[in-house]
Amino acid sequence: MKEKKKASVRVKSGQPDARARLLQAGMEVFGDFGFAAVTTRQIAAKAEVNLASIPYYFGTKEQLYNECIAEILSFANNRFEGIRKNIESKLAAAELSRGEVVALLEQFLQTIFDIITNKDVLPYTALILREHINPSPAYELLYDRLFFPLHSLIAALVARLTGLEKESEECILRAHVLLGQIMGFLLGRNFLLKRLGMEQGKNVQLSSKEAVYVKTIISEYVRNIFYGNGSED
Amino acid sequence: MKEKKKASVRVKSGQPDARARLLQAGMEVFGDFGFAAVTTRQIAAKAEVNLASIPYYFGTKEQLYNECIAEILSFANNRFEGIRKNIESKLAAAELSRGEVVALLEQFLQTIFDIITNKDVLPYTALILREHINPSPAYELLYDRLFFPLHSLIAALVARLTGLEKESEECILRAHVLLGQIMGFLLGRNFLLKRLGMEQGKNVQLSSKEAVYVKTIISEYVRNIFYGNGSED
DNA sequence: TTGATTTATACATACGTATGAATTATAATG
DNA sequence: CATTATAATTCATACGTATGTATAAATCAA
Repeated sequence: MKEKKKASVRVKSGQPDARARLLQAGMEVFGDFGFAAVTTRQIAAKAEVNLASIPYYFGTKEQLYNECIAEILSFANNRFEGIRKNIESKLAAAELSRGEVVALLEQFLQTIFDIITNKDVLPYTALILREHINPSPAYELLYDRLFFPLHSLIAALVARLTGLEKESEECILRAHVLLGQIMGFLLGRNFLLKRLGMEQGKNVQLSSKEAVYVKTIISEYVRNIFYGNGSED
Repeated sequence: MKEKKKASVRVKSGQPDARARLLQAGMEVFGDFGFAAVTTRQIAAKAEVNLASIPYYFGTKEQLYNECIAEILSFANNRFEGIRKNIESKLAAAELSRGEVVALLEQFLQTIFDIITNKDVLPYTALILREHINPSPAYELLYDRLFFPLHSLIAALVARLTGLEKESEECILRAHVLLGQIMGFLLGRNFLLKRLGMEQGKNVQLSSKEAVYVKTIISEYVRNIFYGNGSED
């Protein structure tokens, strides 16, 4: 009856299947308008599936939302996995010079910048921004599996550079200020496009020239902050 | 008939009048849940006025929303007016040392931090964050009268410190990175409270000890970025 | 032919807004 | 100061539409 089964490896010819289409459409419109503002009919129309496919595959609108969050988590973890493991392993292996740790921090922040400003992650980031302002029950998951791990890895780098305890208040706050330098490009995306006189919209992103600017600026700032502006690495 | 008149200086005894109550309630729930997610019945209930007072005083839900934005702009401009005029006048008067400009920048960022992290501006900031993610027609107003003036004042200070053209791309991006250090405390408010093990909620804000930490960190970072960490002002 | 999926349609509820009567406050009059 | 007239505000209720979800028939693939 109501119970949706996962189907016996049935692959729709040509088009992605209804379930995946609903997930994709859901992420985009939930990000654009927020959970409550989105109607099930709107999602179904965007996914080009019948309205009843939502109860069929997901049960309720809320369960569809939760699946969207799970999808985002999986996507984000794929993107961040490489850099995170790289930094964690280097931190675990002893004996890094101050300059090496600073370089790791630079590299991490630059990578985060690249990931979050890529235009194909826009539907995901909008949802994530919304969860920050107005957390749903799914927020816990995002916190545990995405926000906390990234934030605490920055804190670990800051701890190495300052001698602070990794989970101390001051270390967390210092990490937060650093991460803010990047997150301003997530939250302030529309603003910045307007400020730079660029067309706004979902298929726009900073040009590669500007992206290089920003990453250079961030590296410079990080080096000055932790290394003194008298020395280059 | 439908035309609402502003009433001849009629003051309701005790309670603020219905119009002001609706504005206040509207700002809070629009901030909490977003325009579309909020129902007129919810606003009326929170304001403790009759549902029909919304069409009576504002016409439509959207016009009520626009008035809320106008209220926020007025509030924000009051709060920022002092520091902005102060900095503008000092910049206009010639001959500032590098240290003096850095000090102005520190002071400005610290003041913005104080304003946006004060818990009594929470209903306003939530709405502002939403407008960044999902701009309404009212966004133009916010941009022109609030976001742009603040951003461009930071850019002006950066221009003084770097020799860059005030409205050059690089100067704007440098200003944006600096402002991001602060905006992370707006967007990341819930996250940070959780990260620090604090109770989350609307009546919570960073303790004054933590606020002092952050402002110290920001000043230190700004000095290092622009001044070299070998010198104190 | 069997089970999975898609479809059209239906349902109860909640929405934004409208309406006109009831109530209150202000101003005018005696 | 009391009384009335008038405008401003509040109220309960109603209307058409849109919502999330349910249902059962129709269609499709194995």
